Formats: sequence, structure tokens, C-alpha cells
Amino acid sequence: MLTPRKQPRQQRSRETVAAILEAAAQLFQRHGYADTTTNKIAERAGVSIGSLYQYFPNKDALLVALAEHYLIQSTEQIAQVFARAAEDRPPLPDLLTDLVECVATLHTDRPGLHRLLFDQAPRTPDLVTRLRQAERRIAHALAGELRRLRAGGPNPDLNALLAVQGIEAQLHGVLLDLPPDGDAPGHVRAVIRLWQLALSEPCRLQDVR
Amino acid sequence: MLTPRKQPRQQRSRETVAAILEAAAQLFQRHGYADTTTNKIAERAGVSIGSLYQYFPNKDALLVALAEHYLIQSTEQIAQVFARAAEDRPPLPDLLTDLVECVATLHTDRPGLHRLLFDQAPRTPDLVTRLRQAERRIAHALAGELRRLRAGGPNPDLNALLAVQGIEAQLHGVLLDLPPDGDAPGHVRAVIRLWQLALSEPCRLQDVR
DNA sequence: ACCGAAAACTGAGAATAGCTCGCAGTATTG
DNA sequence: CAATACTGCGAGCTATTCTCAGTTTTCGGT
Repeated sequence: MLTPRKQPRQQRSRETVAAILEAAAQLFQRHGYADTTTNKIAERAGVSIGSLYQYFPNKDALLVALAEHYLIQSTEQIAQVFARAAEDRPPLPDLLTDLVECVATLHTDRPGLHRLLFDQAPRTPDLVTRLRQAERRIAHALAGELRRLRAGGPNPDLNALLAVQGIEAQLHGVLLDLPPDGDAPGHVRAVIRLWQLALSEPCRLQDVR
Repeated sequence: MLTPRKQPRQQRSRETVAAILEAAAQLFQRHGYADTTTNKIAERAGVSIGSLYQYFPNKDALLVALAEHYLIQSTEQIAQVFARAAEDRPPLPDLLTDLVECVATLHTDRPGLHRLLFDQAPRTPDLVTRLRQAERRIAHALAGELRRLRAGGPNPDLNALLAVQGIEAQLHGVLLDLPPDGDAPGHVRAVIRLWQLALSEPCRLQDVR
């Protein structure tokens, strides 16, 4: 059980839940997941420990809730990139530039939260499932654009998924885990260039439905 | 403190440490990191809890020790690929095929251990550092081969690192986290093809020292 | 063979963190 | 204005990590 055990119905309780999540986000980021206690979270949120457990069945559930928020936000940002692409119908290099830079911004905007969810947190099966779902949705949108552009090689669906996974891992490694030797923008450009090459191979016509 | 607090000197204690690590690996894989208690590990290893804490300062240290073992083994496997390449001097497609298939084998051979270290485990800064070090060593070897092959684009070092990060993430996603829709070999082939394209761009001569 | 010091081992229990449960206020409904 | 549902409380129960004082084993030196 990782989903809330009870939905807040009144305004008062909605505020309680919001305060708990806010406190959890702050403390998790400041001290790490393992070193943050649920009692401290309740204290900081200004509610009792009992109230916390009314809405979250266990400590992991707090993390899953934060992850859900973050994933929804991120997915929306990326969806906007594809919405613009659907109108402007940009060439492949421009589309990839927009996509990679959007993902890079997600990393650099809130590195603490990103780190929390991807590094510190024990990845419960639940969390992994949600991550993969988000990945697949983004890959699906990308595959559509690849088909439009007659790009992405013989299997645009698979290559789109590989691209999404690769881009995330590369930006994460380069922006969060490497010594800040200064040239983050250069690294981002390298990622863009790399995927322009990898995805520019035309897809065969019979693969376009 | 995550390194052993005491080095075993006698044969007896070396066996104790080995038994503890073996028990930890089994129980972590069977029940997950969080649901495995240090007391159970000691019990299964046939030693007292006190002995365990003589050699491992805390529960995380057990995981770090296992990760170290696994990383060393993996790095050796991959080093062999590059050792063969240094002799045979294969063309880029063959080199990438060998490399990707080697990494794929590491995933599928012991999926439980791989999952443990990459998914379930809380990634302590220590663990992340070791992972990145291993990544960098492999990337360095790959960059050398790219230079020999006049491939890897304008910045073979950076592109080699991006390739290593991308390959790991893609294989992980495709081999461990996606529903086994059967075509794992096909996915591995797709990864190979993709990196052949991405890395085949010639590097400029002035970049070769 | 024997001794003594260092190494190894033991396990009860201290310290601590996650989580429960019964009760007491507060909003909502008819 | 009852009756009912919702919300909040926090002492304390339970389980787990980790310590430490005391015991046993090993091994080099005589």
C-alpha cells in the first residue's frame, strides 16, 4: 500500500496534506531520505504524527506522492515541446534541441528534488513503474514526430524509447554527478548533436502507416 | 563511514566476512534491502550480530561492499573486450557489438544483483561516486578506440562518456524494467545499430594527438 | 608445551524510528 | 440541534539498528 489511505475532503485537511508534503520535500532534500524521520516531518508541518499517517500509510508513500507531482509537472513541460512541434512542424535538429534543452532545464531547475527522486530514494517497484510509464508516454510522442519526419530508422517506436532513456541518463550524469568543470552547456550541445546523428536515418516508407 | 572498520587478519575472520557478504547478497536479493535486517543476515551467516558490526560499520556498508565486488567484476569483463580490440583492431561496428553484448550479458546474467544495486539500494554518495568512476574508466578506453578508428566526432572523450551512460541506461530499461515482450535480442541489436550511427562521424584530424 | 597478548566472537540490551489506536474536537447534514 | 462523518492528537507499542563489556580463539615467542 503506497497510495493515500484516505482522501482529504474538507479544506482544513487539504491544507494539512499540503503542509506535510511541503515539509517532506524540504527535509528529504536537506537531510536525505533515510535521515529524515516521519516525526520530524509532522513536527515541521505543524501537525501531529497521527495526522500524517491518516493520509500516508508509510514513509515511502510520501516519496511516491512527491514523485508523482514531479513526474506530472515534468511530463507537462515535455508535452508542451511536442505541442509546439505539432504546430510548427520543425525539422529534426530543432525538435531535438528543444526536447533536450527542456529535459536539461528540468534537471538544473530543481536539482535537489531531481536528486532525491532518482538517487537517494529507494526505488520501490511502484516508483519504477511510474517512471517507466512517463518514459513511454514521452517516447510515444517522439515516435510520432519521427514518423512525420521520416526519421528514426527502421523502428521509430523502439528508437524513440531508447532516445528518451539515453537522453535522461546522459543529462543526469553530466549535469548532476560530474564535477562542475564548467562546460555544462557544451555537454548539452553534445547530447543534442549525438541524437541528431542517431535518429536522422530515414525510416522505410512501409513502416509509416 | 562506509568502509570496513577492521580488516580481517586471520583465516577464521576472513571466512566470517565472506559468510556475511554471501548471506547479505542472498537476503537482499530475496527480500529487498529495506526488508532485510542485519540480525537475519548475521543469523544466516552463522555469526553473531556483534561480529557483523566488527567488519561493517552499518547496513549500508554491506551494500557498498557488494557493489564494489560487482563493479570490479563488471569492469574486468568490459576491460577484456577492449583488450581483444587492442589486438584485433576491429572496425567500429564490431567493437560496438562486442561492447554492448558484453554489457547486456552483465545485466541478464545476474539480474537480481543488478537490480539490487541499481534500483532497490539507496544510492549513497559513496555508491554514486564508485559508479561514476567505473563509467569514466570504461569511457576512457572507448575514447582510445574511437581515436584509433578516427570516429567519435569532434570530442571523442565526451561522446565516449555519453555512449557509456546511454548504453547502460538503455539496456537496463529494456532488459530489466520492460514487460518481457520477448524481443530482448532485437532490442539489444537496436542499441548497437543506434550507437554505430551516433559514433561513426569521423573525428577531425587536429583532435588526434 | 606453555604463556600472554592480540584478534575474533558473543548476545543482552540501549537507542531510536516507524507506526497504531483510542479519544477528543470540528465540520456537515437533515 | 442532534446525529454523523471527518479531522486531529500524541503517548506508547514494536521492530530494528548498533554498542559494549566480557568470553573464547589464535598464534608468535620461549
